[in-house]
Amino acid sequence: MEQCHATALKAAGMKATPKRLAILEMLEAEPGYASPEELWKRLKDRFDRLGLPTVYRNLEELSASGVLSKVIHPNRQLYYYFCSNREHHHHFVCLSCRKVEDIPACGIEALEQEVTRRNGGKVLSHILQLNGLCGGCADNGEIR
Amino acid sequence: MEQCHATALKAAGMKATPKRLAILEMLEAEPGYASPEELWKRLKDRFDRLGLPTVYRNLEELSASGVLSKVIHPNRQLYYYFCSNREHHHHFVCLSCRKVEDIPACGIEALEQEVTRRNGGKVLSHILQLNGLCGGCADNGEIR
DNA sequence: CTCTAAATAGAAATGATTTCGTTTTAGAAT
DNA sequence: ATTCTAAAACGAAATCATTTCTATTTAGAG
Ligand SMILES: [Mn+2]
Ligand SMILES: [Mn+2]
Ligand SMILES: [Zn+2]
Ligand SMILES: [Zn+2]
Repeated sequence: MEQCHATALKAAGMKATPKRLAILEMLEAEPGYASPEELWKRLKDRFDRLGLPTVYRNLEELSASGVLSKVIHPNRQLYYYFCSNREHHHHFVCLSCRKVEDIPACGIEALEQEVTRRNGGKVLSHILQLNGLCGGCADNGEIR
Repeated sequence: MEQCHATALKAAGMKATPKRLAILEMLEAEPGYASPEELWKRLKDRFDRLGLPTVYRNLEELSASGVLSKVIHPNRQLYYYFCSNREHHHHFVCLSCRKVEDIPACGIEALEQEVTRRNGGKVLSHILQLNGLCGGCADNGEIR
């Protein structure tokens, strides 16, 4: 598993530093998304020195290289999660417990073609995310 | 037209203040999305006193009540645009010239049902946005 | 016209995120 | 194993978009 992370980092052209591996490991164990500061607080114990900027920087780099994904959160702060599904897909995120669930086919390719056909131009990226309450949280009733 | 805005505000339970109307008017004339500060700089001329917090507050309130829409921008700053299409739909936004184009049917309702069927839970909202270069900008070649 | 809740001003605070100059380190090369 | 260097990390400080706060003004109902 950790070997797997080292490989993924190498494939992304990034050095496999202990801190990077720890960030990936922690986020992989996480059932949902997490903020840079939360991860930092929990990782500090495992290193005599670990700066918050380092966590920010790594999360952003890992997200840029596709190893991690970012949540679009209503509060506009940064959150990241680990998803091992390497196919193109999207997510349903629970705003209460932060669980992230895969959404299978997104059907956006057809939408892209339609937009391009009608208006011209070029679609560079798309955002598709469902926000809500997961099964467990919906049963409980309310937002955390 | 301005009467129309006053009506929309009343329908949203908001007072039709001159500044609100001016914000709506300016954003409606805008071909794309704009930032609070940009709007503020341009509106300042028309009022002897106009605070930037007022612009921020109004844009957020107008967006919350559905009169305006918000852009999810890669730089994570706030941008708003005016869209008179009152049907449920989404947008293609040009990251170069900021033009906003409607995307017709989004087909997300089916996706919501599928997610709910598989995992339970409740979808509260969804985000769907295409980012790219509009026809004009794609022809020119590059990002502004 | 009065009255009051809502809206605004404007200065100040906020705080998540980024920057920067220095120090350390991963990993390729020898 | 040792050397070397670009990449990574440190961490204090800066940034700056956004929000908060209190006093003042105003829209619009009655
Ligand atoms: Mn996934
Ligand atoms: Mn629209
Ligand atoms: Zn949940
Ligand atoms: Zn454009």
